[in-house]
Amino acid sequence: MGKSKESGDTDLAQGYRVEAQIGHILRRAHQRATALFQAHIGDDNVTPTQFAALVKLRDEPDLSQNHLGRLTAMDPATIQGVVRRLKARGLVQDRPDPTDARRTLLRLSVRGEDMAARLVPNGTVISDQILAPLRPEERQVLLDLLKRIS
Amino acid sequence: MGKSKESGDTDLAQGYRVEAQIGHILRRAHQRATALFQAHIGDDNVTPTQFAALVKLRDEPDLSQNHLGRLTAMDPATIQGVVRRLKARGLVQDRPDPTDARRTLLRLSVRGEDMAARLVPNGTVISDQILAPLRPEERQVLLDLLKRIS
DNA sequence: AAAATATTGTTTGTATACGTATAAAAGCGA
DNA sequence: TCGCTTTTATACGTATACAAACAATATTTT
Repeated sequence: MGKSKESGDTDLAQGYRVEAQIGHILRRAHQRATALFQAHIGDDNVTPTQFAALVKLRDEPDLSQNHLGRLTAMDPATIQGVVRRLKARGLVQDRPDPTDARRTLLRLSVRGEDMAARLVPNGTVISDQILAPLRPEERQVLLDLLKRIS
Repeated sequence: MGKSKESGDTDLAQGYRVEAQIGHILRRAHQRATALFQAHIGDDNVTPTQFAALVKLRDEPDLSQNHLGRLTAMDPATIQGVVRRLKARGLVQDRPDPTDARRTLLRLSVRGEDMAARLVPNGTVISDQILAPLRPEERQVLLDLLKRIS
């Protein structure tokens, strides 16, 4: 009986510790990833989600807003805000879809193309920095496991 | 020349694909974790960060606000909002620190203790659900790798 | 084919989290 | 005392998700 009281951490270690939960650790890893992104992307006003939208539109022009959201894992309300800010900065252009009056087709402006071309190399560096604490084999294992719980 | 155009994905596969970047995958994994949390925590008004603060205060009463933030990985501005909402709902009480007039000491109210006791079992279930796609050995590997990049 | 119903695309409102920057108050060390 | 740090609060911009609303399209029913 006295035994469980003697060893400091024992009681807590047997209970629920927030720091050991996968949700909490995912949140911290995501925090570090976004901090590295902001520090090294090379443009103070581009966020991770905005960057994802830019790169995706570079690869696939003339996506509708919701379609772009699905491809970048953002729900309609979220992608709406991201696209609105990109349009406000002149990085994205929109025009009506001639075949569906509900849709707006999006593509990069020339400025958007330039921005994407300038920032993508930094994106590669950032991914390396996020994974820097791991060995190459471990990096691949982590990516695979994360994809499976996503 | 034609060769590189024939195989569909080839050009993109050699370039920068957002979906393959660790930052983007972390964001999606975190999204799924928070969705599972919200669906199964058992109280529509408790968020992951609020839950973390509740559990930490349950284990360590009389923390200052910033100290609680450091223990739960929230910066001063973020923990301030979390604590403000928990106080507004009567889950957390505060009193001046007798030894340092800058600080406010926080602890759970009786309602907060009840809430924590009621929700913690759900937290365990949620962690299991997040990791459900993985085998037990893989879960431990993922946790270890994530901690190292956090 | 026309009418009724269901789905999809987009916008808006609400609440929360997050980080930066700023400010005020209190503590602390030189 | 002066200067630096710490604690807390506030304002701002962005991301996130849900819900509600509306328009347009698609499907089903009669």
